[in-house]
Amino acid sequence: MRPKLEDVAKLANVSKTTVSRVLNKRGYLSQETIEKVEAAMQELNYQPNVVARQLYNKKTNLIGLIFPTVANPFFGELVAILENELYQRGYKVIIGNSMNNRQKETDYLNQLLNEQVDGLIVGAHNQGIEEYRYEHLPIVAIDRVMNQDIPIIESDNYLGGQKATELLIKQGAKVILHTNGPADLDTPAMRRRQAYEATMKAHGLKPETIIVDFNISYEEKQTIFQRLFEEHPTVEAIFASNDVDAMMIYQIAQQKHYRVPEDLLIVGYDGTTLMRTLFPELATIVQPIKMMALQAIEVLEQRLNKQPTENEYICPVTVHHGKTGTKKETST
Amino acid sequence: MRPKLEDVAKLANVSKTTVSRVLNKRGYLSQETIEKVEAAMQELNYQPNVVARQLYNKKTNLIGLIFPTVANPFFGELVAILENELYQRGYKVIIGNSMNNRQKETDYLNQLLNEQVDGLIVGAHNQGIEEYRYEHLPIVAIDRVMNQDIPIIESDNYLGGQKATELLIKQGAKVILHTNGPADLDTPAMRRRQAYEATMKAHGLKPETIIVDFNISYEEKQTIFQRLFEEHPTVEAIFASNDVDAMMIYQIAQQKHYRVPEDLLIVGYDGTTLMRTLFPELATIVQPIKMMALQAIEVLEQRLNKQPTENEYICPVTVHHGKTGTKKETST
DNA sequence: TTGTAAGCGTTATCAT
DNA sequence: ATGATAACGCTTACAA
Repeated sequence: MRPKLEDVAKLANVSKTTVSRVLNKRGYLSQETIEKVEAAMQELNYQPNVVARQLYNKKTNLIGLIFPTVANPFFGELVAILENELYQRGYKVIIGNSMNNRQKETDYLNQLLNEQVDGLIVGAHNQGIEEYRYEHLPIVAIDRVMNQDIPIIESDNYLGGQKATELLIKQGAKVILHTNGPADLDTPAMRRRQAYEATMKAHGLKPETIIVDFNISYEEKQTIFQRLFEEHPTVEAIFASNDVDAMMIYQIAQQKHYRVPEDLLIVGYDGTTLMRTLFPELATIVQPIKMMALQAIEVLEQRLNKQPTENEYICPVTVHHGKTGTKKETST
Repeated sequence: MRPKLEDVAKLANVSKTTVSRVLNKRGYLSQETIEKVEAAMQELNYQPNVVARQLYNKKTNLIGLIFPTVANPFFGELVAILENELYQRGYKVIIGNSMNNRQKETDYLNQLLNEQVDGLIVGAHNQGIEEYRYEHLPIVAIDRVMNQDIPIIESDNYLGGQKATELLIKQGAKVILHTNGPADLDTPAMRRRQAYEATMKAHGLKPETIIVDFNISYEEKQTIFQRLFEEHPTVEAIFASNDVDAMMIYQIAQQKHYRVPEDLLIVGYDGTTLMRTLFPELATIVQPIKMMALQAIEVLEQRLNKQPTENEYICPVTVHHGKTGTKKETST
């Protein structure tokens, strides 16, 4: 059995209160008592029980992170930064990979809010879960609309979509496709699509968005992208809604003997450190992941302290130029 | 304020015990009481407090996962699978990205074991932390030696290293370099190096291992790989200890106008789904991530149930052939 | 079938 | 400077 406060108290011949005081360095204590108690703790190898503290304090120092899956580089990097920064602020994190499973997301939301975590950072792609009343709870969303009361952190998706599209148009492409998730999802990522379509129209071009569900396997995605080329033999450029899709398209294009960038231009979205390191040739729109993580934490702490917050925080995107997005030495 | 059991009890005109029984569907209850209590719960929107239950039950249904960083695709995929499988078994996970920080790893180990988690799956790269006595605790290690008492799950690192090296030798390469972590780390991954060196010697070739610390930034790694080419101008092939390094080497080789595979062969290690999807050309040794995850969970559950376990579980590796590792149509 | 009371391991209030 | 006691919210003997 693990020793408890009482065991230490007995061994040191003092009360539980005194041991607790030594443990938390609170109140008046004689040097003698401190040493006596510390010796007893040493001897028993005493470690305080975290759960008991959580119950009394009504605070767990745990933050829940709910995202589609850390197997995706964007969420992997985001979660890694969140964990790191939260750790420095005294929090540990519970993660839930909600992907493909709305029931799982709902379960996480409910479970974790039963005093199991102090707050929640949510970025899952599933549909709104408005049947629950999360008003004034310490939740922030990343790239995800939950409900009116929950602040949302996002990159400048509209500008990003516009920049990507303009980049391709400037290279002289006319038949430019875009991949994105189902339109009924009310995610900020949908603004990339809106920007793409608006920008195309502004240049007298016909937008065409290919729907790719987030929650399908790589194999199914491959099938969709194969078909994309078959159904659009005249395609000259593709703006993919994320870098993984962009790279998959790139691979398939090569199998089909398209030359990139001569025959086909590709621009992605996300610009994780990993992708820019592994494949710097991929032109992409870079989301400022660290800034978004820090912003999310800052806003979450405001909510935890019951301070007012904005509804929306938009972080700037940048363009990573790579040869998949540039035909010649065109300037931007 | 959140309602508690007592509030429900009062509203329903029963005792706390009865409410608890309804909640947990235990003991004898009249249908009438059940309905009365459930109505009261509904009305108050009652949700049981998880922490209070944890304290009483001395069980948190939480498993700690300590790995270098989920930003790395291998650990990202591993953690994603672990989380998913553990969730199905009724557990949630606390993750700690220990990378670069031994103090942080120690802190996680201590904190989490104070009844905060029921068990731990550890795969961090830091040095042994043997000053702690973790005997018979519900911990399992993945690809990591902790101490004699802790079971370890790993892929067949020796065979993997051997296969990678033989593959390169078969292609006719003589000057074959290997990258790996510092040798003083007692990780199973070091067996890849041992296999590489033994295989080289068995073929009368001179092994040369380049040390790359796990915990450095991509920029620093790039510098090391740049220097690798400068110091070994006659290099014909490289066996990198992971796919990210392999891809970085590939990029640098291209900048330096090596042709891959004609001038330079590259074989990596890990073979995550992500890398095989994004860059199928990369030859690599595939670790069976899912099998390792399932094995780790199975062994952890044995420890949780105080059943005996083996000390070591070795999972088979496979070769992913890609054009970075094959000069012509040589068979393997 | 239901209720009373003790206990899970801490912390804090209020005495002394 | 230290101790007795209640409280955090739940579960379970044991009683009734």
